[in-house]
Amino acid sequence: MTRSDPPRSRASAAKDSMTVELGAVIVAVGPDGPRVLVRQPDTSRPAALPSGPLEPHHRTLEAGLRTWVEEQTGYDLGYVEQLYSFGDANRHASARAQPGRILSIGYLALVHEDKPRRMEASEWRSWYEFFPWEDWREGEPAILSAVRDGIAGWIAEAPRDERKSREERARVTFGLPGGHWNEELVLERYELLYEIGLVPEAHRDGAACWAPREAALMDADSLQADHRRILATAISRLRGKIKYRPVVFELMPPRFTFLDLQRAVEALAGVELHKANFRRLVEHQGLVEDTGAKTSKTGGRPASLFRFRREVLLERPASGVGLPPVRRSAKT
Amino acid sequence: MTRSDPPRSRASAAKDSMTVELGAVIVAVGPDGPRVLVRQPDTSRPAALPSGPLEPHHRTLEAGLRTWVEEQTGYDLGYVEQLYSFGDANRHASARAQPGRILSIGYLALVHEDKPRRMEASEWRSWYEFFPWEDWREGEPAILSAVRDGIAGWIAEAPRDERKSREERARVTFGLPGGHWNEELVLERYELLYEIGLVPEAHRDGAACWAPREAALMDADSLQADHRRILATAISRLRGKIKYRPVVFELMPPRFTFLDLQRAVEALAGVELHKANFRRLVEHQGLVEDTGAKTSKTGGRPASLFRFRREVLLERPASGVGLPPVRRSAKT
DNA sequence: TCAAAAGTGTTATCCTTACACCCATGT
DNA sequence: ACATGGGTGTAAGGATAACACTTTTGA
Repeated sequence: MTRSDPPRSRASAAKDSMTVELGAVIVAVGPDGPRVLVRQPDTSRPAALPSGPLEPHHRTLEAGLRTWVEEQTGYDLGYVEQLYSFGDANRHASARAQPGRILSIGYLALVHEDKPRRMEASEWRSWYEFFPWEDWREGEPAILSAVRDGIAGWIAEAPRDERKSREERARVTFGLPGGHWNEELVLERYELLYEIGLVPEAHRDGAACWAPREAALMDADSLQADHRRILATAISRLRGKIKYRPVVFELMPPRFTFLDLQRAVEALAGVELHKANFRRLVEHQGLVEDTGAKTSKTGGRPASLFRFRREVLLERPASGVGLPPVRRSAKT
Repeated sequence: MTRSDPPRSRASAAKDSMTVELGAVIVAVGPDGPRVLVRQPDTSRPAALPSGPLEPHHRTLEAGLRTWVEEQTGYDLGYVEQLYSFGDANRHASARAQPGRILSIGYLALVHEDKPRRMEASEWRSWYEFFPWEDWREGEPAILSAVRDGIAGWIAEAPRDERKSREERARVTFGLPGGHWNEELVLERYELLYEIGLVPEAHRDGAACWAPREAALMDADSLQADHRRILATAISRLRGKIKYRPVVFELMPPRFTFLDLQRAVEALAGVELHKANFRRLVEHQGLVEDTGAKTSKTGGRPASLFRFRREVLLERPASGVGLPPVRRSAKT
């Protein structure tokens, strides 16, 4: 973007050094659930997402990201999508420590866990290690009672005029008390916990928190800088997107059973789904086709193996729900 | 984002100067349709979106954007949302001309057209001036036949093996020939026209185009740099979002009739809607409440004036469609 | 034979779409 | 009277959610 004004305060901006950091949330789904790739080359420091600075020779932002990921993890990424750009001057401790300004651009990448790779210092971790309250596949997660208590305290100590809005926010994000759990609100939940101070990095960053450091859930500073926030953004985006775009298939092997597919969606969404209806939903949308082959590794009756119909990526770029159209013939 | 690796090629990145440009697509809806605010302080150059560089004293990216917009247009923005970060090294002519690298971050802002403002060098323009093929409110837009011809030529001259995929792409984006018009694909359509060379800025940027410069639709280089692409991104996002979040109301006056609301949605989506069903859809979702007042300025029977129920912003942060859940009681 | 998973049928309910119609006002 | 827009009724068709049931394998 180029301004057309006479330059005014541009000089000060140019002098200030600026680094753009490209970071990737690389997601795969294994038999045990959703996994993210994190790096910890130096065990004295918390783990981090694969990332590196944008350099002059990178033709595009995405190309720069792919280069860093290739170098650090050996992955040649397939599906990649930009998530968000974060640039608050004081958003976390390590950003403040650096001279100049750091802008970070987060990306979401979907891969098959089993592709060839070079993984020095990298490992797959369940994303629910970082967000244990997000996994409702086996009912309400255990940690939620602690979360609930923390939030209840925050509400109880609210000044009179803020009480209602705090209650409302808790009800919407965490479905408390009479609300419904909305699995897409991962980021909103994280941000609430951060603000209250129930998450250790809020204290590390020196944010003004209601809760004391000791009240924070989970022991360690699990991810560097604002990487947990970026991960939350990625999960929110992915949970939203699986509902209207066939992105799950980027995470599936070439052939899979219906239950494999269902388990993958459940892993991402963090909720259990109704088997028969899930099957019909997918069938009905024409997303898969039968390969004819069967597998009997499932423990019960052998299951048909399906493959993704790549054509639908062209057929239905967005299913589009919502507005009642008035169909009119073209005016010619 | 901070890398935990030993610094390797970081030095080269730090030395290179980097500018972050913040740009805003400011949208309003007037009686005649959707409008964007553009600036043209220097009439010898094409118009541009309000924008300016990120400066050290800007605490957050959004704060920087608000400051620039306030200064350039007098608007104190309400609803603001980050769209996308663009950083291709060679994406447009003016970026290549500058020393160092320019990264631009686009934002979408929704305002009421009638708010107090200071508009030197700024003016409201219908966004369909920049995308005339996107307005289907009165049936198929006239310019589409020219677009169709251009695309047909591009398909006809395709090498054998690329023919099918070009046809498919035209069918999906422009609904040709047996396809359906999907109003959300504004960006995809713009990118196709850019690649083919049917849009003048493709030639200005020196992109490798199929079509000769003379074949480009629309005479002028209507917006600076990649601002037309950013505008396309904004329209796509907004057209998608009105379907699942109550964002239209950011564009409405405090009180409005149902037809006002319908006209606003139609203006954004670029299609006509079914009156009775639109009404019931909105009513049923509890988005509005009757103020009791009526207006007889409508030409026919007086219409009730409604107001947006601000509460729903809390009640339904996302309506959530798609996955068949299995409802289970908490395991306690 | 039984557990485990695959896969089908059926129904009540709700939402979407389309069409038809009446109502209240200004000219 | 009639044009213009406001507003309601209703019925067909489709999608959703819930429940029950049959089928096919391995142990």
